[in-house]
Amino acid sequence: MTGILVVDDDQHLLKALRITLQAHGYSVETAADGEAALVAASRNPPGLVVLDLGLPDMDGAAVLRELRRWSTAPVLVLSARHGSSDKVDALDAGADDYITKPFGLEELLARLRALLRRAPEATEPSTVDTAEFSVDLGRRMVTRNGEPVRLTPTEWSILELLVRNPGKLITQQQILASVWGPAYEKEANYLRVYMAQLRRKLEADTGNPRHLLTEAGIGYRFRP
Amino acid sequence: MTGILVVDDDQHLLKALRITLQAHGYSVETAADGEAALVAASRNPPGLVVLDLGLPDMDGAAVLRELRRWSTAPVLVLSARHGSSDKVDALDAGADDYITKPFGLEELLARLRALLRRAPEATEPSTVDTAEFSVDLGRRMVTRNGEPVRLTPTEWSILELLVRNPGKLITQQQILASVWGPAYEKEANYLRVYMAQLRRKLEADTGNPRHLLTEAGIGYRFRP
DNA sequence: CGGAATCTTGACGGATCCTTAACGCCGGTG
DNA sequence: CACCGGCGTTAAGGATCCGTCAAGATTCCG
Repeated sequence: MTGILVVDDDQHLLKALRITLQAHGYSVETAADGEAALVAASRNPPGLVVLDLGLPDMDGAAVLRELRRWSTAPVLVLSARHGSSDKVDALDAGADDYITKPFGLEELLARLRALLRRAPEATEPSTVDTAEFSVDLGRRMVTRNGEPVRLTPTEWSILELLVRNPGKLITQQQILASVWGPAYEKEANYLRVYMAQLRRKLEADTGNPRHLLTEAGIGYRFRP
Repeated sequence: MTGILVVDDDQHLLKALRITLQAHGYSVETAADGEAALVAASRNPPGLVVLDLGLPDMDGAAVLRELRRWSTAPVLVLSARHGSSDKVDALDAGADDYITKPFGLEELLARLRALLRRAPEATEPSTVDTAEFSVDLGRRMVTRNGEPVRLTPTEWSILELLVRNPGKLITQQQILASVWGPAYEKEANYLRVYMAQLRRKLEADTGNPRHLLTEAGIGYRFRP
C-alpha cells in the first residue's frame, strides 16, 4: 500500500483527494502548508507527493527544493497558474509532473499510476535476502551460498509471487491463478510438488522449512 | 548525449522539434509512422521517445503497447485531443507524460528534463571482459585470446543485447524484438541457430557454456 | 553477372520440464 | 483405535524445448 502525501491549503480539495485516493487503495497523509508538509514527509517518508504550489506560508517551489535535499520520491505539482514559466520552474526544481486546476480526477489518478510505475525501481531494492538464499527479482536469479540455483519457470513464478509479498499469506487459489491462470480449479497437487522442489533447492532442512512456510488448509507464506 | 526518437506525421513539426532538440544537446532520430518508429527504436534504442498519438498507419496507443513489450525508455505523448479518457488510456498504456497541442517548446523541454532525470543512468563501460573473450561495445569488436573474432551482424546484435545487461535474464521475445523487429512472433528457432553459432565462436566447450547460458522456456543470460 | 557470405527453414536426437499417480506421514475426529 | 483429509515426497511417463546439422534461399559485393 503506497503512501501518498497531499499538500494543499484548500480543505475541501484536501478532503476530496483523501477520499478518492484511499478508495483506490493508497495510504494518504495530508498537510495544509509547506512547514507541515516537510515535517510529515520526514516523519513518515511517502512513496509520492502531491503538492499545490499556492501555499500560505512559503512558496511551493521552495518546499519542493527543500524536499529534494533528502527525498527522491516522485512529486506531482498542482497549480492554478497556466503560465509556461511556472511549469518550467517547478519541473526544473525537481517536480516530476505538473497539472493545472481545474483537473479531472481520472487524469490525476492516471498520472499517479504512471509516476508510481517508475518509482519502485528507485526505492524498492531489487533483491530480497534471507539467511540462506538471495532472490534477485531484476535479474531473475537465485543464489544460495553464493552459488546460483537453477529454477524452472514454474518454480520461479511461485517463488517470485511469495517473495514479492514478504510475510504475507498467499492462498493456494492465488498462487494457482497467478501461475497456471484463472482456471485455478486445477488440482492443488501441483503446489505440493513444486513447494517440495523449491524447499529441496533452497531450504537446508526440508522437514523444518525456515522461509517457505505452510499454512495448513490456506496457503503458503514467505518469511525473510 | 541522450538519444531521442520523435514520432509524428507532421513534417514541419518534426523538423522544428529536431532542430530544437539538437540545439539543446540531444541526439535526434525521427519517424513518420508507427511501423517506422518501432523499427527505428529496435535498431537504435533511444533514451526517450516523443510520440504523437495521431499516426497515419496505426493507433498511437498500439505503438506504445508494442514498444513497452521490450523497451523501458520513457515516453512522452503528444496529442491534439484534450479528452480525459484519451489521457488515461495513453498513460495506462505505458506513457510517462502527456501534453496536448498546441504546446510551448519550453514546457516540452522541461518535461523532457524531468523524465530524463528519472531515467536510469546509461553509464555503460565501453568494453566487457570475461575469462575467455572480450567485447568492445564502442568498436563493435570481439576478441578471444587476443585474436579478433568475426561475427555476422545478427550475431553481434544478439551478443550486444546480452552483454549490455550482464547477469540479467533476457527473454526470447526481447531478443527477437530487438534483432528482428517488433514482428517478434518469428519462430524462436532463429535463436537456437544463432546461439549455437555464438557459442561455437566464443565458448571453449559448447556443450557446457560458461558465459552464454540458457534458461529453458524463458530466454538467455550473459554471465561475465 | 557470378561467387561468397549471410540468413532462413526444416528435421532429428537429446535434454529439460510439466503432469500425473502413488505412497507415507501427521493431526483431527468419531 | 480406526478413519480421513491435507501435506510432503518421489518417480515415471509424456510433452515441450533446446542444440545441432545441413541444405536451400537470399543478400551483398566485386
